[in-house]
Amino acid sequence: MALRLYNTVSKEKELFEPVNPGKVGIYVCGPTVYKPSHIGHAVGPVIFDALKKYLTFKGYQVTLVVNITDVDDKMIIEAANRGISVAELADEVSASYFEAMNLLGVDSIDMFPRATAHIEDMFDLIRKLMAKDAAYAVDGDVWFDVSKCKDYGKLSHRKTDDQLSGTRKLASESKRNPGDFALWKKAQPDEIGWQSPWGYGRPGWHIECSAMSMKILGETFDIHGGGMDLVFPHHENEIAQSETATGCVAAKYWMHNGLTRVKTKSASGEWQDEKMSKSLGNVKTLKELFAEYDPLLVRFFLLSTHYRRPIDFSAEALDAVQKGMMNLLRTIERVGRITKTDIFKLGCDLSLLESKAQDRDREMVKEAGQAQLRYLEALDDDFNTAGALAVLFQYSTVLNRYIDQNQLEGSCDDNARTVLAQLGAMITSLGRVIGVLTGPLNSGASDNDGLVDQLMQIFIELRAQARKDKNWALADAIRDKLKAVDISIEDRPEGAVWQQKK
RNA sequence: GGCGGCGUAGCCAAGCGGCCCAAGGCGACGGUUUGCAAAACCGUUAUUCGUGGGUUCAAAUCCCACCGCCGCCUCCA
Repeated sequence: MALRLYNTVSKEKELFEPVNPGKVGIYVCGPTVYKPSHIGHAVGPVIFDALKKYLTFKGYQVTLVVNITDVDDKMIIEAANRGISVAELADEVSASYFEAMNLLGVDSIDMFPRATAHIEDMFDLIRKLMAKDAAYAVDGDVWFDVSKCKDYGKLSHRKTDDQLSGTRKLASESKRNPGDFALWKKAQPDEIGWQSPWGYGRPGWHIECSAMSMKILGETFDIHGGGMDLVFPHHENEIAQSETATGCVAAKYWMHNGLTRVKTKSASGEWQDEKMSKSLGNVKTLKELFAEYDPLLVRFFLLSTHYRRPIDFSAEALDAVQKGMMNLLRTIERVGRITKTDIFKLGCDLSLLESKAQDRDREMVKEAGQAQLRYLEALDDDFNTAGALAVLFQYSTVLNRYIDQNQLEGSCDDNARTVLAQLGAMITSLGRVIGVLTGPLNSGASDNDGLVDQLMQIFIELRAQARKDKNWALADAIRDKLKAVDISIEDRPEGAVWQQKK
């Protein structure tokens, strides 16, 4: 099976072949840490974390790097507004970013390099460009000369002429070409900055990514990712800098994820979230979102749409996906209950399954094999996680039917139990490939002292007694009243189970 | 103005030349099950893919036009 990925440069799905056999380097543009992370910041990390997990599953040794921009104009303004230093602001915001990533199950990022820790590397890169006359200093600023990059525009597919006509600003006096961009920007002595060969200042936005990706992953690495909004100018400029300096292709595959549609930029430059405010109240930061929806559900939600498509966050969509995901988890838990096994931790071994299968299991085992095949095929096709998850839903239905038809709920012998556990593990082991369905959702029983747990035990016992006495009115009243406070009770063969809606 | 993306059932969403009288999820409606529910299972829910043309033996998938959303055009993932 061969993975094909859509490359923004060629606008086609290309066969994935790493630069170095067996190894993959991925660089993704991370956040500027000036304000709490919003939903959009979750998309890239979740997708590329899932992609790394998939590539790892396929046997590659993957290095995933996500940069942190910790110095730029917005940071300076925000820090000044709050009366703290830029570094303090960066520490604070990045800490909450890391926490959010963790909750989202994004645990495979190997490095979060910070721009301010790589100033020297940027100097080196700028020097290289200057030596090739592709960079020039004017009065403390250093510019990149886009005319020195012959295929400038190959990523965004813009022609230089287009940019000229689109450039509103008059060609700056100090620039050679209107399209030239800053590698180094002069700063005032009282502003944050570094002493450079060209004077006191701070780096331009694009240079950090070129310098860090090159330093960490090499002059040519495999995948460069980021949001579609970064295609131009950021990634185009990154290519110009890196490739002009090294003469090598910077990244073999450029992958861009779709943007979330919850935020819009108003004329005054402020972030607004029209759709969000309409549907989800005023949720906008990840922290606020997580208060309403389990982060692992958000992860599932993000992966239930193809990564190149824009995603609309809405309560309706999130709720629908939540129900679907709960149903899958319920199947997993059901199998776990019958087999008395933690299916979440189990891996599916098809050959073991084959060897233990009885005649009546043959068809089901075949289904499992096909599900695995179709799931992986979907992922191989430009990482179609949405298509892959659909396979899980189909398989879940087939598995439930198998359990019902063979009446495994009540009794089953050791062999049948092993087979069923393995069949169930097919769901979890496939889910694990992209870091999904890794465990039960946080049911809300997270109150620190477990008081709710204890109280619920009492309610359930009382209700069980009422039902035993056929006191349906009381039993139903307990259920209805709990429902009113968002706690639902399900009567299962082996006893009642409760769940709190988050 | 320039460049690019998108428009598939009530909602979300795969598919991107024949396997499509279009996957999957949510919802809805019947049925099995249940004390009643929930969950699970069975069945129904787009002969049609924004609109109009065209190419082709064959189009949701390619081309053109139009309509509607959206992104980028110097620092937003």
